[in-house]
Amino acid sequence: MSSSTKDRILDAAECLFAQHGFEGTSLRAVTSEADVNLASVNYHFGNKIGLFQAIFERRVGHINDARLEQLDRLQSRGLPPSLEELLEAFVGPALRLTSREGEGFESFMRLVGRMSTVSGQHAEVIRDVFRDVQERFFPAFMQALPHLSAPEVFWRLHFLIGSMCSYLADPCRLELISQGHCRSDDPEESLRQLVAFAAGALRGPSALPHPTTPASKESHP
Amino acid sequence: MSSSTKDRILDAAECLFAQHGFEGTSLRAVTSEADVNLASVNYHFGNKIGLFQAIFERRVGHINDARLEQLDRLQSRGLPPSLEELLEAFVGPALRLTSREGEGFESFMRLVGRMSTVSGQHAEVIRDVFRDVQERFFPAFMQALPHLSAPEVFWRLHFLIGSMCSYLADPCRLELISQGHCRSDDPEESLRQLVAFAAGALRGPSALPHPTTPASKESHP
DNA sequence: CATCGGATCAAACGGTCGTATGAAACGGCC
DNA sequence: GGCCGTTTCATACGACCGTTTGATCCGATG
Repeated sequence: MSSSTKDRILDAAECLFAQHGFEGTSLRAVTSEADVNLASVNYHFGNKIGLFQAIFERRVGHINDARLEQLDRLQSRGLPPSLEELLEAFVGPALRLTSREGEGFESFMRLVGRMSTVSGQHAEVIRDVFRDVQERFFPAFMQALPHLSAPEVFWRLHFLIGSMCSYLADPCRLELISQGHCRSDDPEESLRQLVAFAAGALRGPSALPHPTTPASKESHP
Repeated sequence: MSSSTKDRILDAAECLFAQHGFEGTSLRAVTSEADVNLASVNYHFGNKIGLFQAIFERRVGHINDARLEQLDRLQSRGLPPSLEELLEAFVGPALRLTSREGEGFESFMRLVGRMSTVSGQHAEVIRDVFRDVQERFFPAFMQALPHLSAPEVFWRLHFLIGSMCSYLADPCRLELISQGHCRSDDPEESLRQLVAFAAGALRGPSALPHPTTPASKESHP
């Protein structure tokens, strides 16, 4: 047997969840793809959402560790990290592990991207799992972007995560809509494009020169 | 009767699809919410995916018309439109109609954002529906960004759409992760932040000085 | 060998799903 | 009133859903 039942279920499930979504994937499809008995899912993971959670627990450590390790390395030097270095540490592992760890990780990242737009309990699972990364990176970005206020940094990081997740959700879509102008099979090229995009986005001037009273005007012109 | 059966189904469906996704929403939930008979869906829309398509056909005309009309106005002047003007015309209607046309449109935009990360036939429905807008805006962006190659403009517009859709999918998430630092109830503020983000992102320097050949074949300083 | 606990199995449970059907209600028109 | 096309209705169909059950396998332990 090449791998354990548990792992085969996880592999099949993360692939199918990424393709068809959580509700769009039946446990029968998972166990059939994994070539295990239907009841194994409930035996090993309790229920369907337990399986969903286990998928994240298996993968998310690697990517978060890689991010934080890279951030540690940057911060252990004397001078504060540059914006590009921070971006590399934040989005690099997400894009690179995709190709280094085999197609399993690719499916997982597609799943992350896909689940980034849902709400409800699935969204909470994901938010919880990335919370500590966010809390470590946010102050670092704040320091690297002294021209932006805290809310503005939040806004832009939020948009940045949206860009990244949209790309992760389906890297091939760019090839489609660009009618072949863009290739998406090279993670280094993707990373370069995303970092360039994000660096410009974060470095751009503040949207409000003087963020005074938020509710100043009530008039309708 | 306040509105037709057809419209009541569409209203309920776009709200529920936005909340729970396509597979996560049953036709029984839709017809129950709309207070109509279950069989009405199949009578008026053929089947479930026909209903999905009808949701888009009802709304997407408004937003695309608003975008193209704004683009026409910009292009009918003598000088070519600025980057900020283009961005306003592209993302403005998507964000603004949300609040002007009532909560129906807000649900619809959430649905668009949510569906932006799926693949399969639903994705095709959405791509088809936004294709002409893309084909009108892309050359305009190309002209406004002479420092970028065509593939790079594709990359960045793709990332930009990801940012926008991520925001549309759940405007409240930003409030959550920023722990109240950011408000998401003012579409004008959101638009300002998104345009500032996107303008910086698109104006940023090219990622590759010579992006024509992907491999290291041809070096040309 | 016997035993025992974890792992796997086929089979079934009660529900819910999307869809189909045929009858009833409705409204304009002769 | 009588007719007819459109819309609404209650109901049913077969399929599939997530979950549970109890029997069976199997390797480690004594």
